[in-house]
Amino acid sequence: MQKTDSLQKRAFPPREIDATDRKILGELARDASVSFARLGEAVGLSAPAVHERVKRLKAQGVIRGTVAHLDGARLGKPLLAFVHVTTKGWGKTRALMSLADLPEVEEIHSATGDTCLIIKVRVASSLALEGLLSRIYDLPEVRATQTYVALSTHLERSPQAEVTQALEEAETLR
Amino acid sequence: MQKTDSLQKRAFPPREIDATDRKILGELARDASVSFARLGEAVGLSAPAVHERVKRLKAQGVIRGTVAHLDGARLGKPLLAFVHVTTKGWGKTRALMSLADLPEVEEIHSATGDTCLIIKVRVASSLALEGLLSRIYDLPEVRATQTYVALSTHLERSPQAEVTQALEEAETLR
DNA sequence: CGTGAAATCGTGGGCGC
DNA sequence: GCGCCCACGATTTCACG
Repeated sequence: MQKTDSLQKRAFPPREIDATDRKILGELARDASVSFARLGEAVGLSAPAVHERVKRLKAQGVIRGTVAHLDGARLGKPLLAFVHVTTKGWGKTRALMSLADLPEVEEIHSATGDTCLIIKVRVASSLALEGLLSRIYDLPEVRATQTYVALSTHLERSPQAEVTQALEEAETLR
Repeated sequence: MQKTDSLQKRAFPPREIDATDRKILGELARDASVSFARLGEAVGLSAPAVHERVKRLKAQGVIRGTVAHLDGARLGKPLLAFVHVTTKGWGKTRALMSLADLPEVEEIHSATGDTCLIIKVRVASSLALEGLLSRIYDLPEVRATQTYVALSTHLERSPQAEVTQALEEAETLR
């Protein structure tokens, strides 16, 4: 890790994400409204020091932004569903991507398996879900869809900073 | 809706979420790091006024919290997958819910369809994914799983405040 | 990375509509 | 009831050692 040359000569040096960074990220992923002072004493640093790290992590793109986590049900969208879309040919067309313009659509992933696209949607009612599905079906490249309605949500959070090391090990004895 | 009596006599009155609230929520869902002053001029209100509304929305639970949105790939977890779990009997057992302790697990939903549980996971490698699946299979109530690996993500955001009214209407002519 | 200072912001009370 | 003005305390954020 001595060679800081070559690529990645952006505004910030190619510094590694160390344990302190991960602790900071862990806190911010759960609650980004803490002050830098409190964050500092949580990780054993002064406020300006954490501030500089956070600024660097933002510039590096590790922190993509800080957002308010809203409650879909209380906003009038109590129905959460995952829609699997099977397309003709390769499904990554502009028309399908334009579904992102709808505020009901929260995620769009290209996926393996017999489905090409996985879309996470949150809507006001089963009627609204039907309306959304009809829009999807209107697209010419859509061959079929399969919808899984979430009956209850037990966990829903943003990406966590921690990694479970044990998952990478000792898979040989199954 | 004149009757403000009975239950819901919490610290905050059962005020409706009006258009201004939705504008505020829309801003905060995209970027919660704006100052109240800027938020105020975005929605045509003074800083203390927005502050009070935000306080109310938090107390009502509409704003569940403000969190940092981290980039999974840059954190060493480039592999996103959805695992559908079919269980014996009703799958909502304590053992399955304890998967929430793993930082790799981001969402757990009970779902309709031929699957009982939908789990969203983000892991470091295919080996780690295998390790996670093996943990799931170790649970006695698990009958089968089906995994969809996300090849690329085109959209991933938190619940939005806006609602598309058109989705609720005129579904009769299909 | 810590210290100190300056600018900005959050936040409660009081008034007016 | 609801929002604006004002003021104080806390926080962010900069320059320096």
